[in-house]
Amino acid sequence: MATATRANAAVNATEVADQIRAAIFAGELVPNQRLVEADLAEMYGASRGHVRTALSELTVEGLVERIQNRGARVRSVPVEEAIEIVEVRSALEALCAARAATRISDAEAEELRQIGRGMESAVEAGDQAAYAQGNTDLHSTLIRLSGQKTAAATIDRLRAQAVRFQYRLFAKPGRSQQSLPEHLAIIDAVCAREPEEAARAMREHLMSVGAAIEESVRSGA
Amino acid sequence: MATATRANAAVNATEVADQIRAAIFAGELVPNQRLVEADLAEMYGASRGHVRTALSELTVEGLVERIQNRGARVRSVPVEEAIEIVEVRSALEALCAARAATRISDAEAEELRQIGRGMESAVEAGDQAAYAQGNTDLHSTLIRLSGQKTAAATIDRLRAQAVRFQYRLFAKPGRSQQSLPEHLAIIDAVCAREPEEAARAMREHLMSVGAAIEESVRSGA
DNA sequence: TGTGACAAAATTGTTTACAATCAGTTCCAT
DNA sequence: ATGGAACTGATTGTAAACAATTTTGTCACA
Repeated sequence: MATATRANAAVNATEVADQIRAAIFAGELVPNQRLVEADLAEMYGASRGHVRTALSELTVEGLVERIQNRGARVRSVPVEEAIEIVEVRSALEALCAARAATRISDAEAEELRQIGRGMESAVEAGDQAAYAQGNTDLHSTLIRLSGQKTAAATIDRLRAQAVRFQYRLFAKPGRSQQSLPEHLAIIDAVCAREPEEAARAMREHLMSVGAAIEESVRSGA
Repeated sequence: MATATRANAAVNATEVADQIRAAIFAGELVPNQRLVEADLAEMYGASRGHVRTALSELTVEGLVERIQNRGARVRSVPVEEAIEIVEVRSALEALCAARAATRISDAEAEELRQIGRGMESAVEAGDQAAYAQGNTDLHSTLIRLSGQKTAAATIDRLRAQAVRFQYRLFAKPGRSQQSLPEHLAIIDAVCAREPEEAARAMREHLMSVGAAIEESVRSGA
């Protein structure tokens, strides 16, 4: 059980929201799970009022679903919506990649290439966790280098909603072999300061992610 | 003064949030204006508790800014952020235009062309309000035709944050003459079922909007 | 065994009262 | 005059009590 200790006790609504968000992100709270106010209050050491407003905020963020007099649940994002999310991320991360390509410094380019080398050796070694970490690093680094805070915030919010599907994907055999060259193409284009090509490579990569999600659902779950 | 009547009295937090959002959108509440909980409560016929949670929700949406113990204000979006917003909208509306081009029916195409004709005659007649309405119709119709609800919701949220700059733009002399051909190009591409070209035309149009905002700030305000 | 009515429990929704904090003002000592 | 300490009014933050609603459990009766 994920009981909160005194150390991470939440005193205000924002902190409660942060903790619940983190729990959903970590998979401790799963889709459709009921979120009983009294339980959350005790779990995070906050008053019920704070829990209530935290749930309101998370509802706006699209992580929680609320029904009048029937309480809150972790929202279950349907596959169709997950694919829409990837499509939107595709457009936004392509924008970020293009901007990164126009602003990147030599030192930052080296940083990117470093991540690329890490992902290559992870695939060689068959280290799935390392590859997943490299993937996260690459995307978040590009977003940071773009300097586009609005896009960054939007992507973050959408990613949080689609966590459930991220996990599934890395478990798929042969997935890293397919996506590695896509990732390297993005890195090459950004480091070569070619915004058009960087955007194209990013779009292509995320379209392949979307297709993989669609397929993994059609077959497996 | 915008005193709410019994007719539009708000009974729960969501309704209060809707009313405040509408007031910000309509310019009745301007950037940096203080939002005193007790005043809002009386104005909308709701309890202070409901106003409080409404303000929390609007803070998550980026429309309101809150400082601990100092209350809430209508958030003032700086120009740099407004330009970021246009950039993100550009990426998303380009996506929507492309999708619309792949899905549009003959009847819907005629609907689009109708909007285009309306905008042409509005420019000829020098009817600024009609042109602004046509602009809104065109963008929202394309978003609807795309069937991309996630993109639609994201664009909506961003647009609400940037209202202040929308108004300024239409007041600019000669602005409609410049943007009319851009709008018509988008319509042509979508009706011709050419997604690539539709996306390109939309990006070009919104880039010109971004440039106009930047310039209008640099010179005027 | 199943079904409906009723009662009890659990949970959410709302209001109110109170505590804490902040901005402005007065007033005193220097 | 000036700087600052203390006071005051306005406003926000918090919690607790109460009301309303839904869900669950029980029991009688067909």
